[in-house]
Amino acid sequence: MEIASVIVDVPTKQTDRVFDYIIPEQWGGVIQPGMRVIVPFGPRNIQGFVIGLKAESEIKKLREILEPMDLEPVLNKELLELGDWLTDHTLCFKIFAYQVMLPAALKAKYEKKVKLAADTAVTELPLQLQPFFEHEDMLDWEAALKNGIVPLLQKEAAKGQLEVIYLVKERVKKKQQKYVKPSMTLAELSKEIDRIPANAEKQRQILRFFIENYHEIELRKLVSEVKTSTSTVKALVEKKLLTEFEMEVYRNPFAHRTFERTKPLPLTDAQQTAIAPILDAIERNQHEVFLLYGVTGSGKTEIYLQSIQEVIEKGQEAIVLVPEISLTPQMVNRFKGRFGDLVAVLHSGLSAGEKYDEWRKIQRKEVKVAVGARSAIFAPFENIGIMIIDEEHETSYKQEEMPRYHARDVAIERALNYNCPVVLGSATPSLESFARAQKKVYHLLSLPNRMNNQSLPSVEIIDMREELREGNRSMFSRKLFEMLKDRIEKKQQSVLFLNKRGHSSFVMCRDCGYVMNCPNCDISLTYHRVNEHMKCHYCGYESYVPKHCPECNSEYIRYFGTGTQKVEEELGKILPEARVIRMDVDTTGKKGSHERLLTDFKDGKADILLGTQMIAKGLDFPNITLVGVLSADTMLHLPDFRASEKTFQLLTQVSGRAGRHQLPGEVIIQTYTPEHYSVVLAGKQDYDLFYQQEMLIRKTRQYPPFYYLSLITVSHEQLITVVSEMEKVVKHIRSHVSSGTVVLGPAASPIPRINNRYRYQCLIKYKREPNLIKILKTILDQYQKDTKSGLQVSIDVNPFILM
DNA sequence: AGCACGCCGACT
DNA sequence: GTCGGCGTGCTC
Repeated sequence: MEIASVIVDVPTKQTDRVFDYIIPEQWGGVIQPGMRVIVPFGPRNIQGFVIGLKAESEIKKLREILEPMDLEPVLNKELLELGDWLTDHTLCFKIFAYQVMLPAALKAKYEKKVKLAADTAVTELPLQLQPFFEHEDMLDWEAALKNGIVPLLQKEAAKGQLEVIYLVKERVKKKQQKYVKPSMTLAELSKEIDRIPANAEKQRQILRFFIENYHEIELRKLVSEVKTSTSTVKALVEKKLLTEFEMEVYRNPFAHRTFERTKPLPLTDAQQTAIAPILDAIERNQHEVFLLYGVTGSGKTEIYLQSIQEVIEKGQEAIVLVPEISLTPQMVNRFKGRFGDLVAVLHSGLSAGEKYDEWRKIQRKEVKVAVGARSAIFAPFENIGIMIIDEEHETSYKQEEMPRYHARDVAIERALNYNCPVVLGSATPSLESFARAQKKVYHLLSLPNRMNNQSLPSVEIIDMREELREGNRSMFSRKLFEMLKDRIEKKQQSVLFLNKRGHSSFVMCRDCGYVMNCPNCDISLTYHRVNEHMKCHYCGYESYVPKHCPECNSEYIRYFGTGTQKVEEELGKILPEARVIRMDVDTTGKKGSHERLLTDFKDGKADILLGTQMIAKGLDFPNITLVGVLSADTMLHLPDFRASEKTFQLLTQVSGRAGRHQLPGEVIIQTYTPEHYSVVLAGKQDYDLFYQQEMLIRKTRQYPPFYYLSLITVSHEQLITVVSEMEKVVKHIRSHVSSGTVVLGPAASPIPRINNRYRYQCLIKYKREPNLIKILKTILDQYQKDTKSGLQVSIDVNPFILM
């Protein structure tokens, strides 16, 4: 008897283990590890992953697998093992580890229905129920709830007239398209054409078409080509002259675009030096992590492209990760342009179906290169030759939900398996990576100069306090205003960057300073202009903007925070002749609008591009000669030990947008803290000095890269319970870790309450703590097992956000 | 997560 | 005496 070990799709501690099922005779030899199956679980049917096969089980009363959901495994052996690794290292449920590796379309959808029993007629049911089963023998549970007939249904179910069934469905179907082909040889077809009645001219035309083009064709195409209708084609199908059939086709998100093919560019001496060790590692199948540290515009992408070229020529595959926000058409073009159809692109802009199709191309090995955001690191290749992570320092590579993995760690883990190199590229490497490069853990490759030796843009830092002192209350310094005007006259383009993170618009009373907070969470509500609403980002609470301040009844209550809209309005006032394109969540919401706005700007349809984070990256137009940062320090004061690093990185990235071609670029950075080293050094584009300064601070404050971090957060409705339980946790940890380890807490979270649950946390800083995962696991086991305490514990190993 | 089983209060 | 509240524990 064959038995399958299954991980079921129920994300709880109690079910986070293997369940054994009998493989029914009919599926013997078909069901393999890595396949999804439908299994009975208690009273319902759910999805599960087969992770292994065995001959016997200790469990007596085994049930049978109902059916496989796949014809071939969706997770190969390597990915199944990677799932174990993910579970161990991020302390997540197994089911989450497997699900994160697959496109969302493969996540099951569950439906509960009520079905008329086989031997029961509709008329046997109570009159009240009969209408619901007149046309169909199934009824959605949802519909039953809405109509309030659940008790009645249950009564009938008990009698055996009705049964409750549980369906497991795919989220997205493979896209099928209708095709037509001749069902006989060319010669036979030519004969048949004469037998077509004289009045059936269209049918004859269709046959003539097939005689000239003797091959299958998409039905829709045929109809438009011959200018006929589907019914005419149907007639021929009925006469058995043609055959209609369905074929799986891929949705092609790039169908409307052509990609200009590019050839490898000649490398500069610096690039040559940098690429040599990578090519060498590819050649020798050697696992090595490279940190490609190259200033903006130094030609990192060409190094990626030529390394991939080498990998493809070796018959291997490549994964390229790019941050979601810079996964722009420009970026995609560079890969598609070089490798054409060998590239699959996975990003959030695609529909679930499109993403699934791109994933299928990878699974079927029809492509050699996968380009995508974080989760593309799980691309199901089986012969990986290189993994590249561009903009390595980006925080979006860390997932903040379960499984809380970092794409860089996954890349390195997979690379060990394939004996292949990993390339981390950045103009402003994360301190962690640069420190590892200094310690020779990573192999450092530098590109210190821009291509063609263009000079880096000149940067000027403007002290906005000074502006205010001299009576300028606008958000534009006089210098920036002058320069914007100058660029418009010269017909050159400018980019204005607004750093909104951590500074979202909130409502405040100008008289008493009252700020609108969420009643469930200790955080201010965010103003949404679209529906004139206030919304809590954590629990979804919504409220209207009050006309009068609830505290002092003043009517001077209004929203604060400089949004892009406000900047746009102000620009309209001071520079009415300027043509402005605004890019933010509001204007880029619709599919393709992001691309359209950028094309418009590229084509010179605007003088100024105004936007948030999303314009900080990948923008590379020749006519941009001015970049203005409206307020450099908005995120400098966040309660985050990486605040300086993030500020430095952002300012450096933004500055890099100017003067990348013939025209020299200038950058204006407006700030209220011009003396802060991250602002000053970003102005000088001096990464090395910044690194040294920041490392000193990290060392004294015992933060990464000198220490590793783990964060435990406990939440409960009762404040006392959280504090006392957290104290127990802290005590437990303190007694189990080594003396060099620092355990901070219990302390209230930076957001002390979310959704009426109080949150306390404990931060563990350690250099070497081989048993920490085990210790953390016991804590999770203890708390997740008993659900009745109402305590929630979450653990983030190597957190990026300490909230 | 669902769902069933099971033990206590307010109704016919 | 029964219906139904949700506390507890199980799902191969």
